[in-house]
Amino acid sequence: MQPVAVPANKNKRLTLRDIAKIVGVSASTASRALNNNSAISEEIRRKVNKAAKDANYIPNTLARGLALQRSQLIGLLVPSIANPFFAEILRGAHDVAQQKSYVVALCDTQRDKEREELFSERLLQSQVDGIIVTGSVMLEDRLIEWRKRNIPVVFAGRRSAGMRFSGVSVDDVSAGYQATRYLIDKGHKKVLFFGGKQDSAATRDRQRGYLDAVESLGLSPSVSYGDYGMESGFREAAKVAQGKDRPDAVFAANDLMAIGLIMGLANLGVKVPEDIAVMGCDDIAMGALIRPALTSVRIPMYEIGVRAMGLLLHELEVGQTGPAESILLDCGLVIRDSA
Amino acid sequence: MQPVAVPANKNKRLTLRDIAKIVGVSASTASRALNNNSAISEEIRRKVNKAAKDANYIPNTLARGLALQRSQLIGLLVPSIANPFFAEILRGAHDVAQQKSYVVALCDTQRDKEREELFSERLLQSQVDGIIVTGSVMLEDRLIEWRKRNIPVVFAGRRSAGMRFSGVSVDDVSAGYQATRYLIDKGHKKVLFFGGKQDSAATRDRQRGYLDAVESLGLSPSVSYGDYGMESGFREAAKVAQGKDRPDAVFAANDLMAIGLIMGLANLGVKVPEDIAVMGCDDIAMGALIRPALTSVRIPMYEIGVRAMGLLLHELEVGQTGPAESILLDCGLVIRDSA
DNA sequence: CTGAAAGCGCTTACAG
DNA sequence: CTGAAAGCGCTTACAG
Repeated sequence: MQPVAVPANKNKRLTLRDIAKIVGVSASTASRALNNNSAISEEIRRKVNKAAKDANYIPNTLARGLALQRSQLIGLLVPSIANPFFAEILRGAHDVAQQKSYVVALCDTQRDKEREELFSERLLQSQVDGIIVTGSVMLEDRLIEWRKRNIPVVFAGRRSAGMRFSGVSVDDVSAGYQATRYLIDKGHKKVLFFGGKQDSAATRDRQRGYLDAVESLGLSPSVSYGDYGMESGFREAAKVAQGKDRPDAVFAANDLMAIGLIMGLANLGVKVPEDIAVMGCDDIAMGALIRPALTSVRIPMYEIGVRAMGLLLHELEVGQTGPAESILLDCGLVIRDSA
Repeated sequence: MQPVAVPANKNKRLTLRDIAKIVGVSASTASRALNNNSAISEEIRRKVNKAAKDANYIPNTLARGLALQRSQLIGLLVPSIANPFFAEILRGAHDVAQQKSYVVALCDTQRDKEREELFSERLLQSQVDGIIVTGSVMLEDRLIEWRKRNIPVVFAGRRSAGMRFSGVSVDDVSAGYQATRYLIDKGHKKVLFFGGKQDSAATRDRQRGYLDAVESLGLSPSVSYGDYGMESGFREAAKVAQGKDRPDAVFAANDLMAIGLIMGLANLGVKVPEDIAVMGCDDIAMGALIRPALTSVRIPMYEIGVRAMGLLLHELEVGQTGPAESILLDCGLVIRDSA
C-alpha cells in the first residue's frame, strides 16, 4: 500500500477531508473515527487517529460548533477582574471549564450597565453555550433574552432576585449577622456598617444581617458607603476617625475596604483593634498577611466559581432542567487580630 | 405591500435568511446591507436594518467566522489571574479587544508547562485570531506552531527571547538597576535581591540589573528566591531577619513579595525602613496603601496590556507584518516610605 | 461498518 | 444594485 503524499499544505490548514484522504476513507468516516461516537472498524479508527496525529491535525471548533450548535464557549461576566473576590470566582469557574474542554470568554463590565448590555449581546453573538453572571448590576429582564433562547444562565456569588435563575452563592444576610453579632458580643456598642455600592445585592444583604443583629439587641445602626475598592476604605478612615460620634467597631462589606480602612486608620494614629475594631468580609488572601491580621467572614469564592460552572455545564448536558437550582455555600467567621 | 409574517420562531433562532425573507430580498443582499460593505440601495439597507432590529436578529459569529476565517476571538495566556500584575495586563488587553469587537478567551496556566501546551492547543482549535502570551514559561518552539499557521502572537510584559515575536514590555534590567542604584545611593551596603521563580525572565532581568549595579559599585551580591506570591515574601522575612549576615536593604522582584516581606518583618519586630529598607517592583495599587507605603519601580501594566492588544490587532489587520516589533515602555522609581 | 448528501448560518466572487 | 451558487469545515440522518 503506497503511502499517500500529504498535500503540500502551504500555510493552508489541514482539514478533516485532508486526513480522510490520507487514510483513504470518506470525511464522514474520519469524523466518526475521531469522535468515536459510532461503530467503526477498529483498524480504521486506528489509522485515522494515527494520521491525524502525524499530520498534526487540529479540528476546527468553529465548524464543529456550527454543525453541532455548540460553541464550546462559556461567557463570564465579572464586574472587575482587578478585584480578588471576582478573580477567585473566575479562577474556579475557569478551572472546571478548561477541564471539561470549554473555553472561557471573559467580560469585565466595570459595573457599568451599558457595558453589561453590550457584552451580553456580544456573547449572544458568539453563540456561547452558557453564561455565568457575577456581581451584576444588570436588570434581570436583560437576562430573559437568554432564557428565551434557552441558553443556561447561572449566577455566581449572588442570588438572582426576581426571575429564578440558578446560582451558587452564600447567605450574605447570615454573613452580615454573624459578623455584627461577633462584634457586639465582644462588647462593642457603636458598630458602623460600611457598605460597598448601594445597588449591590451583597451590600444590601450584608447590611440586612447587620441591621438584624444591631436592632435585635437594641443598639442603633449607623451606615456609610464606599465602592468596594481599597481606596474607598482608605478615604473612609478620615470620616470614621474624626471625633464626635466615633464608632468603636466597623464591619466593612468586603475585605478590600476593610484593609484600606485599617491602613487609613493606622495612618491617622488610630489603633486597630484597641481604638476601633475592624472586621471585613470575604476572607481574601491578603487579609491574613496584613497587620493587624484581618478578622473576616470567609466566603468560599473559588468554590463558588467551581460549583457555578459545574451547575452550568450540568444544565448544558441534561438540557434545560426544570426549576432553577440555588446552591448556598456555608460561610463562617475567621477570627484574627483586627477585631 | 403586505407585511410578511415573522416565522413562528419557537425557540428557533432567527437567521439571516429569515430577516431577508421578511424584507423580501435574498440572503446575499441582506448580508451586504447589514455589513454595508458593498453598494446597496439606500432603501433596502434601511429596510433590512430595521427588520433586523425589530426582529431582534443576532448574527451568528460562528458561521460568520467559518466563512470569513476569522473567529473574532483573541486568546490570552496568563500565569495567574489572582496576581494583580497580570490582572492589570489582562484588563488593558481586554478593554481594547472589547472595544474593537473581539472577545477574549482566557487561559490561566498557573505557570504549568503542561497546561500551557494544553491551552495553546485548545486555542488553536478554537481558531482564535491571535494570542497574547504573558509571563509564559512555555518554550518558544511551542509557539512556532502558531507562527507556521500565520497566527499573530504577541508577548506582553516579557520579551520573546530566541525567536522574534512582537511584544511590549518594560526594560526589566533597567528596572533592577534603577532600584538597586537607588538603594545603594541611599547608603545601603548589603542589599539582597529577592527574586521570584528562577526560570522567570523578569526575575532574570531584574537580577541582571541588580548585579550590574552592585558589582559596578564594588559591593558583593546576595540573592534569594521566592515564588512571586505574597506568602513567599512573608516567609522570607524569617530568613532575612535572622541575625548574622542580615542585609540592610532588600530589593524584591515584585511588590507582592515585598509587601509580604514587610508584613513578615513587622511581625518579627524588625522596623522598615529603619532596620531594613524594602523595595518592590511593579507598583501595584496596594503598595500605596500599605504602611510603610511601598517604594517601588512603576511598571505600566495596564498600558502594556493595551499596547499588546493594539499590536496584535494591528498585525491582524495589516496581515503578518514583516519583522517583529518590540515596544519598550518606560519605567521609573516611585519613592514612598519603605526605602 | 461506510459513503454521499444535506445542512449548520454566513459571505463573496460571478453573472446579470 | 441584486441573486443564485458555491464554499468555509464539520456532523449526522439516510441508505446501503
